[in-house]
Amino acid sequence: MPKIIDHEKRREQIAEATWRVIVEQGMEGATVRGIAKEAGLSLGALRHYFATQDELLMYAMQLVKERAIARIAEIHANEEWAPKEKITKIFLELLPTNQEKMIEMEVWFAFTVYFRHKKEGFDAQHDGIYAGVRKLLDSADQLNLLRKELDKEMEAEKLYAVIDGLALHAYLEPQRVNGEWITKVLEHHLASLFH
Amino acid sequence: MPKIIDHEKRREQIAEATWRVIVEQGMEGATVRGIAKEAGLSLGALRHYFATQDELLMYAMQLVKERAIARIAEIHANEEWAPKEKITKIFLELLPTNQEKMIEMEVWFAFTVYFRHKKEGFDAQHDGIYAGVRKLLDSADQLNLLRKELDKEMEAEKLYAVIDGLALHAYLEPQRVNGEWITKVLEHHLASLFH
DNA sequence: GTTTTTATAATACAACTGTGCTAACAAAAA
DNA sequence: TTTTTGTTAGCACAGTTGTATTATAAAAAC
Repeated sequence: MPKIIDHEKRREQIAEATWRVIVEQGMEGATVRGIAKEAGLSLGALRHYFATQDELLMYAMQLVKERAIARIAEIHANEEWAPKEKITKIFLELLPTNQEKMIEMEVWFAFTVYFRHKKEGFDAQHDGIYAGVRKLLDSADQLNLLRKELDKEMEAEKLYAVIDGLALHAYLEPQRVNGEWITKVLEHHLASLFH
Repeated sequence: MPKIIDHEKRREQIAEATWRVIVEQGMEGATVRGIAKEAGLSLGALRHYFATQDELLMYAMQLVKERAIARIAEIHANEEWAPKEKITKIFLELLPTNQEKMIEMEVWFAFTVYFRHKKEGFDAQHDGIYAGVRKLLDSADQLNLLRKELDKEMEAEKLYAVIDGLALHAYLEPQRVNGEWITKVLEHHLASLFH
């Protein structure tokens, strides 16, 4: 064999190159040739790690999701924060408050719109986020952190909407809706739920 | 001359055919040939009304915006409603509560992601919506409809986020987040602002 | 050193893209 | 009827796409 290559690591490098192409040129630039060039590989080399373009894009999208889940799990596992603080941090993790998350969101958006008409039942990926928000709000209630008069189903939906609405606006108007501002807005909203 | 054709009307028909193609196949299906077929025209005929694909797509996107603005202006001009009622109706008009608006949102999303890396300063289109929300909230305040302790800048941003967050979730999870539900959620939120 | 196996590179090909061009067509005007 | 002109259809062309195929290089195994 030639230089032994860690296949999984190489696939992640290619996926990250795919992200960069999408951020800079959009989905139209995410051709196998464009991605290969960004990754510094030839067409044949790229094809050695991903048999088809579809497989590559699916992998690149899945990796976005895994990275985000891993970050949230890390916060969840940390025991040094008070419950209210930890819950706040998790919700804030869903907002694009830094460049890394901004890139992930941009890529996630592009993939979502792209795969919507290509894979059936693809958007089933998002049910999980609402369920997570609902669960976290429930756990906050069990810890007696929430104001009692709240309609929990309604507030879960509103909180979920505020989070993704802020994310969408950060995507559309990054100069006005920046990281500090959306942090402040979300914290203000959470303060209206806690007592 | 042959049968005189109303060019502007024909262009609108073609734009609507473009919408249908995008709803069914996404931006990847919005080729000049695909649109011509959906519109029931030949390639040459299509090219007679739009010299380039870019011109066609820009026109189709602009038409989405114009239709939405026209609907809101119509509500605004109607004098039979009380101020609070009218303001509520306008905000509700921004949500995809029926099939027509659902289609417009789907198309608007596809165009937004598509043009983002093709036209500079394109997303400047959205500054207008936030400004409108802010303005409408200010007018509500001048009519003494709002609770006094509210941080108006903050609440404008939150309301704007709730609206677009709900719209996004209706796009992603149409079965769970349907028209009736998002109407209820937005009305609940507005009730928390009014007194 | 020879063989085997893996990685990379280069080329080829069929399909599809946007757009240019030209001839035919149809109906109003002369 | 003839002319004129807006309208339409069809083909051609160059460029790009995803993917298949083949050849080459290099490290490991024997």
